[in-house]
Amino acid sequence: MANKLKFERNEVVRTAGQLFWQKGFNATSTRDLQNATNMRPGSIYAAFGSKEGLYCEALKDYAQLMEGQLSQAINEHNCVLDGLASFVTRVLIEDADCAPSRLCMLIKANNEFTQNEPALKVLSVDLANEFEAFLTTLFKQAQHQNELSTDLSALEYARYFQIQFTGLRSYLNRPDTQALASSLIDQMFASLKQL
Amino acid sequence: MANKLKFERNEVVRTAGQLFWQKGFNATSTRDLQNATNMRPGSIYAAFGSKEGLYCEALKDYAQLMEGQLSQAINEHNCVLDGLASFVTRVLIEDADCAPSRLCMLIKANNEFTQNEPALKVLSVDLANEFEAFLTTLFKQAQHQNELSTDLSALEYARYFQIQFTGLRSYLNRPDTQALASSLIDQMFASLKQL
DNA sequence: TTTGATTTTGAGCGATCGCTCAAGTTAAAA
DNA sequence: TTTTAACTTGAGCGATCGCTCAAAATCAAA
Repeated sequence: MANKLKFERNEVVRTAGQLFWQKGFNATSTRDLQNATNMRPGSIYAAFGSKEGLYCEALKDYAQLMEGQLSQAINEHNCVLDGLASFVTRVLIEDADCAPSRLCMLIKANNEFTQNEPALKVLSVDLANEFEAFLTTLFKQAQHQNELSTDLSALEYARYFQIQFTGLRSYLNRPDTQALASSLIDQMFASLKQL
Repeated sequence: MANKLKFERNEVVRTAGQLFWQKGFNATSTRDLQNATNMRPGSIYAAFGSKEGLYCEALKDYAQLMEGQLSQAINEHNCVLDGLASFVTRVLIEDADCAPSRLCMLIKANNEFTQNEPALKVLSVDLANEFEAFLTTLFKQAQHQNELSTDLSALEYARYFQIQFTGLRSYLNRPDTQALASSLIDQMFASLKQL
């Protein structure tokens, strides 16, 4: 009894997420989303409740995807730092051309939202903290495997990694900087190891 | 012959700039600007032409202000690196609480605008490149004074500084991170010196 | 083949957007 | 004092915003 859904929820979330990632939350209109997903407003609102609801789901999907890619990169390498470098290379070189932005969608969210959009601000902060916690476990593992000193805590390494990664992504977001990507990634890991 | 302007142009630009810096271009409405500047739409449009025109002037004002503060910090110290550290400390600690955002307004602009707003994108990129050029002259000076090695070019130092600074500002934009500012700034300059 | 719960559709709502301009106000020049 | 160019005012324009909902379409169960 009933009519079946005519769309694949995950696919819609992914498509909407690409738009949000590229243009930001405010600059993406519901008409943009309707065109990109080929859905009528009624269907979107029945499925996601609001533009904000769809955005939340897209942001969570992005965070999960990134954690998945990072996990995969770690598992494919014997040492943690190689896995991290592989992940960074994938994000900033291999997948860079088909991504909607050089910037991390989570960081873009953190930058865009203020106290005026409390729910979205809190969500983006929570997801960023969750990612930081994941990174911290990885750096703890790196220290156990003697890849890094224990002069700094794993959390301090995780903070430094995020600062470098975020700054690098912001820099590579500028026009005509792609050729610098490889050597700047090398520089990032070299400086990490000497901390 | 005529009526005099009832507002101080620089003051209006500064006030509008604070709003734009905090909320971003898209999320700042012309009504917000009217309230903040206590001007009626007609006066704003007579003076600046458009919301975009006002934003451009505010962004240029911001860039000029930052270059001025950096110049001042450099002049007040014998060595360039001390001047840079003083500037970073001012931005991220001393002036942090009264600033509209921990993020650099130029970087926020770079993050927000896409090819859909070509004029604003180009302006923000140009201003960022101008700032990079200024930093490069400073690092050249630092090398001449034997504060830094010449293994890297001055431009490479400038790039690294921007990456670190941007990443750090993004990190300190997260809630409850202010206590970390001082030691992260130290870490930033320590890693810069051993490049 | 009905029935009926579920989903899709799209016209269009009220709100807000960036912005305009005719009318009013101001003050220097005549 | 009168004139007049410059500036301010604010009602409100057309466009677009996020979103709603009655009607049509759809399909599993009866």
